[in-house]
Amino acid sequence: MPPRTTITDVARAAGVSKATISRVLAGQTKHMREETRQRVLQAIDELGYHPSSAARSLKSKRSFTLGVVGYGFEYYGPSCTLCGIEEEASTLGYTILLNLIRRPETNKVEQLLENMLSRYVDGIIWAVPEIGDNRAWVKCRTRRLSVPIIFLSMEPQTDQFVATIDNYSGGLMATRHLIAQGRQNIGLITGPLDWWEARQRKLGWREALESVGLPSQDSLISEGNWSAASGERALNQLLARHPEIDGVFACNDQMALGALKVARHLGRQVPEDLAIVGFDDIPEAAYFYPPLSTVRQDMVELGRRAVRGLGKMIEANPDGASRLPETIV
Amino acid sequence: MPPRTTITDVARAAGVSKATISRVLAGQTKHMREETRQRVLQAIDELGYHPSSAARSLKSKRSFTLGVVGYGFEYYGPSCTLCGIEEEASTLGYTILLNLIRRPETNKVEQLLENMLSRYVDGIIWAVPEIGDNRAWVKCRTRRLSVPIIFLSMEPQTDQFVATIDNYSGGLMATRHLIAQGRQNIGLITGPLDWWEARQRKLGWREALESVGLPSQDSLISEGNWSAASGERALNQLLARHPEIDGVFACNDQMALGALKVARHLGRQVPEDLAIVGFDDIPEAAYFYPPLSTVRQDMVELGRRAVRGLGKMIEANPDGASRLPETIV
DNA sequence: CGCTATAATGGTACCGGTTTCAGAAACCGG
DNA sequence: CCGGTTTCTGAAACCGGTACCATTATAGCG
Repeated sequence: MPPRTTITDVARAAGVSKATISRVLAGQTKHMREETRQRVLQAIDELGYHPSSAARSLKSKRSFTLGVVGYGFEYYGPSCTLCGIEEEASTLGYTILLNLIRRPETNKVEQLLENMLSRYVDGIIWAVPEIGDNRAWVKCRTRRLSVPIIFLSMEPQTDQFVATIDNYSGGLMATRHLIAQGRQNIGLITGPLDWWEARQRKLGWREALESVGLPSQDSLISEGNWSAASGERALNQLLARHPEIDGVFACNDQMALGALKVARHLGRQVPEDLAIVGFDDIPEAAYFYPPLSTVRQDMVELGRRAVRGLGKMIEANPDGASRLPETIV
Repeated sequence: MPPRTTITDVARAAGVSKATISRVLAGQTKHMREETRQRVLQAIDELGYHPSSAARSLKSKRSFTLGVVGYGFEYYGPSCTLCGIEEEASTLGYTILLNLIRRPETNKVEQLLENMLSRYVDGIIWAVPEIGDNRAWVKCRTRRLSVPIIFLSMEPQTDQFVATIDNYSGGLMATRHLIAQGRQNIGLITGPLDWWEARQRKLGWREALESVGLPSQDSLISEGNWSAASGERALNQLLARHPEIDGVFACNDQMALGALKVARHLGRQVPEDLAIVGFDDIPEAAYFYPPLSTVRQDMVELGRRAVRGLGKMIEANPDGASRLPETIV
């Protein structure tokens, strides 16, 4: 295994200087004879040369790498988002550096950030649900951060970029769908309420009900943890409290699936006796029994949007640290 | 935003040379006065210094980064594998560089590999299903590759490292489960047969049937594409050809879900009239109606195992390109 | 035709680490 | 008290690019 071909090898082969090679690589066509350019390109090709991005980022403080910090990627929604992120990043010429967090409440956050920064990531996508105070950490670390960072699915704040689907409207739509069917007592199976997304969907539910004068007290709400099992528990609880419930909005499709099971067991016809609406539109939803109504979420597009936003922020301030020497004495 | 703290800053602060700092960073305790070491550590801490891994990889040709090339990460199995990969990589001190392929039959493979190599990845995990001839590409590019590479879920070959779950045994188990229930006519809803994994599961199905003398001709097989919709089509087709079928092995849970729907529509009782077994054990399987029997696959552990294997290969040949100067004239 | 504006290219310092080599300091037995 | 080790530490080259500045060739123009 021969040592890497370097820019110097190419320079020698083409009979020009390193500087010229570098210019060709940078795509300069100005200030360069076309013939020279061709010669260099040919040498590059013949030698199978590919520049070392380590050397490149060392000097230029850019790596064409985006750091992604994520959570829950074994689930459908986040996975789709990741795919969207990677897709858009790839078309924009970036590669993804991935860091997964397994317990969002812990903060090995600091380490993570340092790891990404030491690798000169050009930007960071923070795709961890805002739970408890973990936002504070990032925020504080972030303030003096030299790279742009974009948060996914968090409560927007003035000085931070956030990309999110419209959970509030989603909740609104889901609930209105039930109302339109003439349901009078509509329960809510919410996600963990320390997730901002769950709180937003809940708000949508409440708003939809209040605006038409239907009941929306807290006893109509049961909190799950996104899993089918928790959806099962939640609906059991709700029906025990309010046997009159004739409609339920489950804040994701898995919990809705759990709810469907309860309905079957209790012999309630869906949707005649009890209508259930989910959220996310996982591909399996249409095959549940009975088939599930759900609110479609384009999680892939969310990922793409986040990257596009981040790309703009990066371009806006292209040269990371290199700036006028401030001549501080 | 002040420029990064560099090793030189630390050296100045601690009143020693860069070399000494580097030694402390490398964890040398020999050949170093404990007092000096402490002084350096303190300076590092006070300045909040973190070494630049770009500079590091430039010199050392290592990056503590693993390249992962993947496909289909919006689905459950691959997602879990990715989580396993990241988890183990993280405990071993590596970070993941992610590249997703959207169409496994195309080969922008070359670009991908070059991208990863130019970033000095220490190893590569190839998690793209072996479809058609795309293996040949990687193989050929890989032969003279300077970094170890491990393939996921591919047909093992003598000179290549492969990590995979035992699809054959899985297929065997699933089918035997049906046989044990006294089923006499067992169909197969297979995945795309250009996937090695699908072929293996199919082999397991056939072997199980042949070993007890049950029919296993090709007309008992219908090919899906892993989706619930395709499972639906497949079972319709099978039952049209063989109304006597009383058991079906669907090669993943989504296709099994599609099959469940068909059974319901045709009024066949599951599992009395028609038993269905899936594969993967996605978390929702237990909530399907009727609940699905399935073969559990530990995809997370698969990812972990792959990384552990890769780690060993890396350690076995720690210094990538740096070796005795061969004094070739 | 001489002189400047401009194009094309080369020389080289630098990014921030690691590592080799060599020198200084400390130690030790005779 | 001295030569020889053994420890500890520093100087400097190097990794492979980028980019500034210098230099030379070419062109334009009065």
